[in-house]
Amino acid sequence: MTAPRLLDVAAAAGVSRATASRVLAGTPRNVDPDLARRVEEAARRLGYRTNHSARALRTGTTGTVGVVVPSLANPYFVQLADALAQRVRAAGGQLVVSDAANSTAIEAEQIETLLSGRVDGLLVVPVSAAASGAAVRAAAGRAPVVLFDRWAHGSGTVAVTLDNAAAVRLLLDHLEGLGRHRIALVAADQASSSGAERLAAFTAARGAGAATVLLPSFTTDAGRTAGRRIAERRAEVDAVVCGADVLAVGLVSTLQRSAVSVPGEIAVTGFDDTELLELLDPPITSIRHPLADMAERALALLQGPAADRAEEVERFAPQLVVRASTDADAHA
Amino acid sequence: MTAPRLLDVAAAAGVSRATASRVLAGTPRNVDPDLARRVEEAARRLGYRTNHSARALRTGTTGTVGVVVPSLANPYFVQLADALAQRVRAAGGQLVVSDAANSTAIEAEQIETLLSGRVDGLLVVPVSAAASGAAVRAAAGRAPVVLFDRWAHGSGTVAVTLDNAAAVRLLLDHLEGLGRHRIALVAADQASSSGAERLAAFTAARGAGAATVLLPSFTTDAGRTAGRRIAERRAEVDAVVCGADVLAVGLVSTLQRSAVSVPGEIAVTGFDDTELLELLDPPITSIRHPLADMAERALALLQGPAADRAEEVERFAPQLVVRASTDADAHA
DNA sequence: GAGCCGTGGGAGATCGATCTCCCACACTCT
DNA sequence: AGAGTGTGGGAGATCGATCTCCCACGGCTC
Repeated sequence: MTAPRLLDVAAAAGVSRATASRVLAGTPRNVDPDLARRVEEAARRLGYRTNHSARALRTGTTGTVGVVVPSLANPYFVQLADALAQRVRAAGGQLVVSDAANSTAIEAEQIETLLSGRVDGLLVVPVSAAASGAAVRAAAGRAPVVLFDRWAHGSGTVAVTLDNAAAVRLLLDHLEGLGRHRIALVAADQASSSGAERLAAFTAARGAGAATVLLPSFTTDAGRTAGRRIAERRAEVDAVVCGADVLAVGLVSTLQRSAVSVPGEIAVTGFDDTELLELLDPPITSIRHPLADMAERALALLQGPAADRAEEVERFAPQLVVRASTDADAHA
Repeated sequence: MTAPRLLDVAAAAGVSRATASRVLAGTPRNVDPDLARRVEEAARRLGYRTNHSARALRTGTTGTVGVVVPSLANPYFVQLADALAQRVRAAGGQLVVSDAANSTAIEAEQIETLLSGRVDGLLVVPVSAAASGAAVRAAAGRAPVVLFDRWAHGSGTVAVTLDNAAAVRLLLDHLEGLGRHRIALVAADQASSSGAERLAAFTAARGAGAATVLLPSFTTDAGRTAGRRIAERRAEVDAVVCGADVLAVGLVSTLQRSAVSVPGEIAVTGFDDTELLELLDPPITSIRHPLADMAERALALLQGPAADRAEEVERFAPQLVVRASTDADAHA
């Protein structure tokens, strides 16, 4: 009933543990093809699986990459984790996803757990630009760590992110090109670098007096709150830029409830290009992150030399996806 | 630069490895309080963390529970994973979540990976009632496995699920109590036990000739397709029961696009009580799973004797959550 | 045919923690 | 005082794999 060990396989194949290991672990050393076949055969027959702990202990490597995201309740982070999982899997590894439940305390705990020898490297989407840095810095001293999608102050490590400022400019240019000039921003989660950067870019482009609605978190509920405020000010606004898709969805549904036409009276844009956007009528214009490229780069940094991981922010170019919430003639 | 080992802590504290281990691992054996303090102190000063692989190898236990869900893109499974994570964490363990991307092949691979000594026990929400059984059975021979939310044929292990038939009856009774009698079902993913049970219960209650729309998968896109079909038949239908929230959301948004009033003309119910439901106007009536209780029971089974894990299905009572999509007077 | 070299198999050390003994010491009881 | 008992520390074995040698063997050269 106990699981078969390498020793058992070796005995069954009539070889030593060393030979069995060479065959099964794929060590780059020649083994007699006949012996190899016998080992493979024995392993299959006994249902042998390498003991992960033993291998990890001996080799000091786990073949696993971890990622800590702020919250899986936000579909954008699910999408992000998925992009990473695909790349990791393609490289023959395994991705472990941890949810920080939007709490820096839980985030620190998850980082700690993953780092006690469970992963070879760690990606972190920090909950907070200010408060996540310490835990990340501590982690980065013990294993390769790369920040993803967001950065954190004092993290001591590199971040692979979107160029949020460019994204905001893309949206504003698009809206202005459509003749919308009374643009408001619905921003959330300024504690995160992405939230803060989007707000900063908007303010930089539109002036400090520009209309903004600030919300604590990236949730659809926050989006509904924003919707009510915008509906009250409908006369002053002809477009709303939302800092996240989940906000946009809540906002649009609330606006429609208040009989505000979208995009007729107010155009709306989202951010992150999640599947949620297709849910409503009209579908919502948004910003697509080049997640595949970002994932590839982040994993390369993780495996590369530590010197490349100095604290620094790499920004990837966003892509505008136009849908009917801004341009009624746009095709889905 | 290399991580401190227990040996280093012991040396720094002037004790043997055994004593250091007793202090740090919390072995139930008395240690001189003074020595204990010195060990704690040394561990803190050196930044010592137990090497997870070494401990797992020696003790044969990892403190980790795994769960494989069909897809994190469905918010219900995120919610489910979250309920499990809370219970596991409360018990001092860690939950690892794997996404099967709705593929039985990837599901089998994820089960395999987690089981090679990475987890003490495994929960599986099987992708398919027919095709997932084999992989689960194989897994169940090697470690404690419990199915969650869905069962699978020939899995050889116990399943902790919702009483889907009771849930469908709750919905039908509710609708009929409101005077709705021309009820259609939008069912998806009959390959899963939950999809199949919901369809079967509906057919049992309403007769084989009852109106049904069958869809391949639990997605909002499928919900939109269903919406178009229902809109065409609007004259024959005054209520629609959806087999999942994601379907209901897509359906309602499509119906509204076709100027069908909800619930005026057609009442709609969802299934799973996810946050999505609050997104639309009207919010959607749904079925709430007792996830906390189910999680507790599943984890107890995982830790309990293997004998309790004979192939069998345990069903938990659903709860009806009435919202405005069926009863316009209902409060949110 | 003796020495060399290349090839491939095996014995034993090793990774870092925990567990199983055994032993020293102090204390109690007769 | 000597034996018995209990407490707590330490040396060494152990978990299961991989890695580092070393060695045997066969073929080759001169």
